Amino acid sequence: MIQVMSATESLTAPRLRRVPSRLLAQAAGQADRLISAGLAQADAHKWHYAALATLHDVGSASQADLSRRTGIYRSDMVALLNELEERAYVRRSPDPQDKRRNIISITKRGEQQLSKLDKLVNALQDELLAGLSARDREHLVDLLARLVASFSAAGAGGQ
Amino acid sequence: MIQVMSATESLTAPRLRRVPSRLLAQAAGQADRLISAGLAQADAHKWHYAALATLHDVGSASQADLSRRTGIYRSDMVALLNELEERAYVRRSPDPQDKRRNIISITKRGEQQLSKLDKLVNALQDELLAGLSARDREHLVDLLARLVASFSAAGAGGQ
DNA sequence: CTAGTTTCGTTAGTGACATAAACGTTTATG
DNA sequence: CATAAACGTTTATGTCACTAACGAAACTAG
Repeated sequence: MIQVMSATESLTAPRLRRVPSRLLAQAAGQADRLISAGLAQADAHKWHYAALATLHDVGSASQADLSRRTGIYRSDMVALLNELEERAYVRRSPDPQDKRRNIISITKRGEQQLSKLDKLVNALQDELLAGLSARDREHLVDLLARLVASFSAAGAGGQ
Repeated sequence: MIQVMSATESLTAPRLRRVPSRLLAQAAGQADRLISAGLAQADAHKWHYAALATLHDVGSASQADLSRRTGIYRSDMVALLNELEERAYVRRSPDPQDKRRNIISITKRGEQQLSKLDKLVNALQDELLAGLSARDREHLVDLLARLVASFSAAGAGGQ
């Protein structure tokens, strides 16, 4: 999934043109490229944003906690937090109650960066959805949220 | 993009929960896993379906043509067609008009497999969208199609 | 006709990402 | 107290989208 090369999209076989999973893949790909490129110009990644936003909303959390909340794997969280710590956006301190845990908290600089990223991400979402009216955007978000929710509820959901 | 692990999705920071690009990534990931798993049980891949469907709709095409129409890279088309040829779903014959080209055409067996995959893919899409009403499904597809279209029209489009 | 550019099929490789495996440490649980 | 589970971490795997390069053939221009 994720294909660009879409200048020639009009040649797509009609049978494929409205397949939901295909449309989702295409849209997600475009979105990802757009957001990633935009965030790169602020020396950031989507994960940086996800982690900082989560930390802001929650206050502080262990790495495993953050992992669950953001959907970023425990294994990748290590490197991500290294980067954020390097830039002094977060602090890692050992949890006195549980010596296995690190307590991750967001710093002042991290908050600043977050509000910068917040604006940037919002602008990028606007750019992404530029072709849709405000009402349509809301509707789309709504449908997607319901799709995601219904899906994790039923089926192969996360056991 | 593409994260599972979503049993814990309810823990997601509210700020992230309705970010369009994130929802798209999640939905696309779920869709991809579902479709891939389903097609795997028929010894197939999404590309197999895309290629066969395109061939059926177009009749026959060169590899480069197929590549443009499906969005599968020229480089990857080689292996894909090897697989399809192995299973006798398609035929590769040299183009007498242009010795660089292969003319790819779908075989009887390919057509049979296609209609099998067609049913399977449709069923899988239904499963994917199980949480949405018929009207909502249509609406979602519509919005996604418009999003994809508007996006390739504007911005960093093809070339 | 010749020289340069483009297209075709093909091979090989890169980089990002999701995900698994395994490990030592520490904390719960039976 | 023994066994299981959770934590942070390192290392590895497989899948994709995507690039680079190549020889062969085909257009395009001078």
